[in-house]
Amino acid sequence: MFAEHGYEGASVQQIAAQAGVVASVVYDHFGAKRELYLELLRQHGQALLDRSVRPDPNASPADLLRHNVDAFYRFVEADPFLWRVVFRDPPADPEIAAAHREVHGAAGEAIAALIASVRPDAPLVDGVHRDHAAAMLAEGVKAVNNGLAAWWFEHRDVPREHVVAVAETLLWSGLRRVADS
Amino acid sequence: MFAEHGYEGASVQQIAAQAGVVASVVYDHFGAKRELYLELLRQHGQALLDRSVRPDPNASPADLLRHNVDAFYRFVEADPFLWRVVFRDPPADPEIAAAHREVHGAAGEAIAALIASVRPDAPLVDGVHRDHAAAMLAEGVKAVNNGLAAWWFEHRDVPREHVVAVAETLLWSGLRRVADS
DNA sequence: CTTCCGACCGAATCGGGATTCGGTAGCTGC
DNA sequence: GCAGCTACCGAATCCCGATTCGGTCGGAAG
Repeated sequence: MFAEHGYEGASVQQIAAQAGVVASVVYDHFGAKRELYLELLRQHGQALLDRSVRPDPNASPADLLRHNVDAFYRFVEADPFLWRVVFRDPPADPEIAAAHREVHGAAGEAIAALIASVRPDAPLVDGVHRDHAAAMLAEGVKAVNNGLAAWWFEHRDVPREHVVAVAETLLWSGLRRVADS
Repeated sequence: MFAEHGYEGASVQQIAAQAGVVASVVYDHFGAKRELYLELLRQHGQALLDRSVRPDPNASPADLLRHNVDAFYRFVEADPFLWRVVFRDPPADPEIAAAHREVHGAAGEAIAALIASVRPDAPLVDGVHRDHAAAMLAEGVKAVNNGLAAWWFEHRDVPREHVVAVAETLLWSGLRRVADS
């Protein structure tokens, strides 16, 4: 429900109905709608991070990317709603916004660390502060994966391998590879 | 208001207050909250598309990307809220969701056409249906730009040039360039 | 058999947000 | 000075969604 309609868009009644019970039952298990949402956000965020951002000191950068991208889309395929909850725009509620920042901050840092570890010495992007570059690249990776996952969600008939292939090509080689004859 | 708090998160009262008037005045100018939002979404979506997706038959692919990426971030810098409205997750309301799909569909197709025009003959990504590849690459470009814009929004002190540099590097050359010594 | 507990339900409360409507002040053109 | 339009306001309505509470039922434990 949250994945599909967002926090404000999903009413407690709908959520309860989906579970085959009545709204007040939700309050026998969770203090408030917010608690329920926070629980889901944290759990799913952690699961997503655990399964799709794994460092591997022995792998080449290319393999590292390949494995992590592949893992991400397997995860999305296994349960699209789970991913959607984590990547939705957060509601205005300050507490939820904070939790959202925390989850995404952790993911961003993990990815940034992975990227930065590949070249511990040289600048990542000419003229850009190293930490900023790492953070932005991580953000870009997250964004591409989220964007393609969203596209895939609307085109379920496309096999995972194709989505993974495009994600890898774009992230690893960029559009240059596409443009070159 | 919509940019900051989302459709459901921004109350008509808040919107009116921001304009220095009272809620009912909004209804003297717009039939409903939805109408106001649709107006903004369409206008801003169009403006964003017009200014940051320009084909140029004489430019090289690299220049094409550079120009369009640069234009996008200039646009975002000029008015961050405008971009945010367009890229926010749409609310549950079916009519708004449809308008949202329309705006993003048009942008996606324009970008996809730009990408596809570079190599009218060969496949874009091995083993992936051409149209799907173009659509996904376009989605990826949009996603990267949106993701970096969002990051930038939280780090206003970083100069536009740096963000543009990272966006260009990632989109054009991919992480391979970053990883290579 | 009785007690206790956990899951469930229905009705009621409560507040906030969208929307409506009748009314007012100022400016425009005559 | 007056009719008419425009932008504005305040109060009232209406509805829906979150949350509360007291009560029922079936099974587990003694």
